[in-house]
Amino acid sequence: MTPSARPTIRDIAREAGVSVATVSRVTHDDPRVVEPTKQRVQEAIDRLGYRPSAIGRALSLQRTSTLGIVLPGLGGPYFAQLIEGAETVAVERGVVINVVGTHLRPDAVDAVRQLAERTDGLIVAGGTLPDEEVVSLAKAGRVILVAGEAEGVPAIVTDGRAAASALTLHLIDHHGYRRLRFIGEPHGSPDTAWRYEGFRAALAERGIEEAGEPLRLGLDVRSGAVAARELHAHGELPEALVCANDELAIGMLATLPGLGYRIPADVAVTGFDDHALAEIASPRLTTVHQPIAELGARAAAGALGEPIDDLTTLPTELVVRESCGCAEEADPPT
Amino acid sequence: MTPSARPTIRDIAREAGVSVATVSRVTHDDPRVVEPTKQRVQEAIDRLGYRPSAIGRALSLQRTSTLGIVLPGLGGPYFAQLIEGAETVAVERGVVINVVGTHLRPDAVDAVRQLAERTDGLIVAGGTLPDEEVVSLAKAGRVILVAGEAEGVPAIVTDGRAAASALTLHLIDHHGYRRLRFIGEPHGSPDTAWRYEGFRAALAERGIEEAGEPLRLGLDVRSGAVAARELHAHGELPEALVCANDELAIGMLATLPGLGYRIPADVAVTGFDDHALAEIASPRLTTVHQPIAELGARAAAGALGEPIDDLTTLPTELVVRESCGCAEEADPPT
DNA sequence: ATGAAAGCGCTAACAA
DNA sequence: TTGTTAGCGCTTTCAT
Repeated sequence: MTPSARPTIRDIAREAGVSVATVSRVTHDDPRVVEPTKQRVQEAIDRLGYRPSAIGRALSLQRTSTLGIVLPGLGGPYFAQLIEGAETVAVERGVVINVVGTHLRPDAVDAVRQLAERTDGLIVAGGTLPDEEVVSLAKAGRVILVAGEAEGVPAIVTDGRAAASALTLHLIDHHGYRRLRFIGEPHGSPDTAWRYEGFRAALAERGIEEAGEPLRLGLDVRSGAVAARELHAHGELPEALVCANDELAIGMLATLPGLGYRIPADVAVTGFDDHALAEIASPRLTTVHQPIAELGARAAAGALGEPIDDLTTLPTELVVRESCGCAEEADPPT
Repeated sequence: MTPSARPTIRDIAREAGVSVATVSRVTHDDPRVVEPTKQRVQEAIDRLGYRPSAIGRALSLQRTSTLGIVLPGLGGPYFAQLIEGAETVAVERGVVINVVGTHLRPDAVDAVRQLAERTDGLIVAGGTLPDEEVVSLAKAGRVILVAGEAEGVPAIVTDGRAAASALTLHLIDHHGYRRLRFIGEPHGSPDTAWRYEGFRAALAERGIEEAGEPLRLGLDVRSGAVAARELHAHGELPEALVCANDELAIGMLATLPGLGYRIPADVAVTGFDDHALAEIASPRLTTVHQPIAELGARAAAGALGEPIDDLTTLPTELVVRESCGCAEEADPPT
């Protein structure tokens, strides 16, 4: 950002007839500067439009007051919430946040390395980088893994496995479904993998077989729509569709009715995350609530130097609404 | 990022028995370094795990290879797409992107100033910062305004006014609606303001009055749900609801049916942006398609130094689907 | 082909 | 209270 040759601290010093140290002190409200001098310097600053270079400062201080966040992409409310959570603690500490999305960058690793150079700490979402890269990053600086795991890197997660299992058990035990299928790509991210594991564990516990392979798709609404069409094209639907996240489920909710299926009468659908739409979709979506902002906040604190356990697990909550087949509740208050 | 004392260029020089200049050359593949030397240096680099400091480099080079993007928040697909667009051109040029959201930062202006210090250029979304701040930022560096306007700052926009007007005219002329109401806060962002203007202009052109004040709400799905309830609580609905964006419209689509209204039979609903859900919602949403990624790409190019006009206007396209009352089309191919 | 040294903008220890 | 100065890590002439 240097088009119109920005004044440096030396320009101000000269202009105000003081030393650079004094200018530096003024920009930091150092009380040792006497009022008249301060005034003079401030005027010079205003006159020349001086603003200290963050880079010069960072180099000298050996810290940047910046927190980096590495996400797969910026789409989706999950990550927006994560960032919000991180932001609350960043603001408290006068730290700014820099986000990079890796999904559409062929040079993701490079981009992240660059980011790491310019930040005091890094939050890395699971599944965005190769494990060894995360480890190597962690070796060189403070990094916290969110919804992921890597050797020796402090991580903060929710127990998606347990949550998915509880959800699936609800479907089996409460509703009596026997034919259930998972929607999502287990290899896509650790989060999804855990959810799939929980799903399978629940089936195994009840001695039930999966009604088909997981439908390996993305995690967005459109993929949900695609999945619905695919299911429809291949004939009979299972009794319950356990989606890896809410967006997938919402895509189904939006598509299945048009294909002639009633939800949950013909097929139950569940999500994961408790998206803002989950509550107002129709039918209202049964899902798992996660403290995503809290995840972000804790990760930020850790990345900024607060002591943190090797593994922090935050609680989730099963949110039973209508799409699983549970009775419709009273309308929410207006 | 400096916990485990990172090696500097000097450490490598010493280790390899060469000068720092040579190390610098090696890290840049300078062909002047003879192979054996190069080898020796590379080994030292690998052995010590050296990686050049981006900050040191930035200070020396007076550029950061970083592009900053200032958005209200990271929520919503609109901004995700904008970033994607910018990312494509950033990747081409070996530039990394840093995003900051201003909405939940009380210290937004500071955060952005900080960001500006560390970037070679800035993309600022309209409505994120006070005009005078944008102008002052632009004075000190390259900034491109997206979906906004400010004195002397190159901007890139779509003609939301014209698009909203065309959309409204479709509602009036094609469907014969006379009672139309705008949903959204015109003062929230320039974009919304332009859309509202277009809406009013269309009504004025046909000599029709607004069926009530704009419903001043946010731009998210939840606000759409709230708006629906509010409308319902206050009695009769207008014939058509023109929403400031798709998310608002989707919130209505998800809520109105539960309140007993059929769309579009009882009330037509339109959106803006052509969200991924617009096409799969039911009924499918009539909206305005915008080249958002293109907006981002152009802005990035401009912010990175490519010559750009003072005002670039990108075309929009009216996408007529079902929610306005137009006949249902054939099902899209599976 | 390689090295010495100045300098990028700032901070902070030390002097005065 | 203010100034001098030595870095922070890197790049880049200019010598050699």
